[in-house]
Amino acid sequence: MQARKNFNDFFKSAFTVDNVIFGFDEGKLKILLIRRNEPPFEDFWALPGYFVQPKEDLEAAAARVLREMTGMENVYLEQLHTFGSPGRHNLGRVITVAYYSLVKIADFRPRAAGLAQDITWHTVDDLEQLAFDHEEIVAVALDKLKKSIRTRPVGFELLPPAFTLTELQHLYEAIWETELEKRNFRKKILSMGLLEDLNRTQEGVAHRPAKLYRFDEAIYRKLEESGFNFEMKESKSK
Amino acid sequence: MQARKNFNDFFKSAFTVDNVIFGFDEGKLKILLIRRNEPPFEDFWALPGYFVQPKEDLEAAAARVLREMTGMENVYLEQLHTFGSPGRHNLGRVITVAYYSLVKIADFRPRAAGLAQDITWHTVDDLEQLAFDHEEIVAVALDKLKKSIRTRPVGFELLPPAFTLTELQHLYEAIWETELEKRNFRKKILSMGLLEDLNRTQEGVAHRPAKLYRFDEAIYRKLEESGFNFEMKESKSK
DNA sequence: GCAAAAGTGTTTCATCTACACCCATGT
DNA sequence: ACATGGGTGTAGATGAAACACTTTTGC
Repeated sequence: MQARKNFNDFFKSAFTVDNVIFGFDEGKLKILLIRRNEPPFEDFWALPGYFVQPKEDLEAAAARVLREMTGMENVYLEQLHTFGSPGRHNLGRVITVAYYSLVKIADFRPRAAGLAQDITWHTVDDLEQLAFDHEEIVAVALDKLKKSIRTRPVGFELLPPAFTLTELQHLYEAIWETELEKRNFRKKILSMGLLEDLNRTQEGVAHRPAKLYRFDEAIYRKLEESGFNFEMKESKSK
Repeated sequence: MQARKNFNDFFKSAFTVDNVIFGFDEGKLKILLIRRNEPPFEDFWALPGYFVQPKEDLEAAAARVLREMTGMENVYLEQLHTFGSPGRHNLGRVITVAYYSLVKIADFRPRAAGLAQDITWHTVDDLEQLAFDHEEIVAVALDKLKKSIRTRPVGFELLPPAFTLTELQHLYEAIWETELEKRNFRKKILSMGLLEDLNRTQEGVAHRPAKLYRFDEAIYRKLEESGFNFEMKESKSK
């Protein structure tokens, strides 16, 4: 470590938060992007984010950005990774703490934050070039999401409060980019006892209507305390 | 989002890296702490860390701190979490990016960074009060380590290049704070085919000497590419 | 020959995998 | 009546859990 410096030299950085906001719709995994209307990267799509206010907690900043962009509150939000290459921003040293969020896409009402920016959902498998290092951030978020739905019951955050087993299966298939075997998937998820049968069915579908379920978080918390581990497998072997 | 501000207002933060450096010795999991010799938290034990230099990458900063404190290079180092409560540092807004590191404790040669500070290993199960929010950081690191050794072959980073199966088992037991069944543990780990039998044995022990193994990273990488998932279980049932 | 840890096999049980047909509804 | 997805059971394979005794070395 070099000799003691004037500490003030270190107080010349800025922090931002960037959110990877996942949604699920039409059988596809999506993320919410905003089109920048100012340099740098003007007209590029980017992750919603902003500077962290001087007395603001990091997670609060992420929640604020999410609220301002989508009108949503109390949604699943978790810190992902921090990106801080010296050259990642042209205004100076800007480090971004990336968060990822899982939202029910039907609840979304865009509010483009006073800036009248485009803000729309994009399917993750055909993203164009994004601003800054946001492609890398999205890649890390996708990776984390794949692992996360395997070991924690967070997939439900992307579905409406009442969902069918097939919808849930399609969600796993979309995120893992694989196909799952219907009977085994159902047996596995039902055997955990985390889904409550709502005794209601789909309406208006041109085939046998499916039963609706909800995820019972209270049961999950209890099981978790007594050592239960949520776990889904990708299988469908080779 | 509020009206556009002078962006300069945001460039008044500093960031640091802090390292949770894990080692394993005498059957116990340890972390490396430094005793502070200046305020704030003078005389408290703290995680090794320092300000990130203006043009330095985050991971490079973490590696630098590690090298300066321990003389070690090329060791396992991974980003953990970023801590940024507004009140966590008295000099101003300081956000810390925490890393965790797994090292072979025998390689350690302390170099107290010109500051002649105490730097010693502490067993993790009886830590006194630490400086700043470092207790929280250690708790998060421990949690991550527990999960990490379950699904990735990183435990070997804490052992010498040649180790016995019993040492490996004790490592898992120390981190998970549980006991494992010897025969099942051995069958499980050997069945993965990641350990190379070195055809050497312990010397100077007052009992039957154990065989020495090494972890074969090349094989692991190959298996991983073809879809293999490392996984150890805590079991020993209830 | 005794102490101390190393090393090893089998049975039981639970879970995972693969697989094909009937059911309920809308049109 | 037909098209569409919903819904179910079983046999076989695999992996996990439980459990006790023999072996090798130093002293």
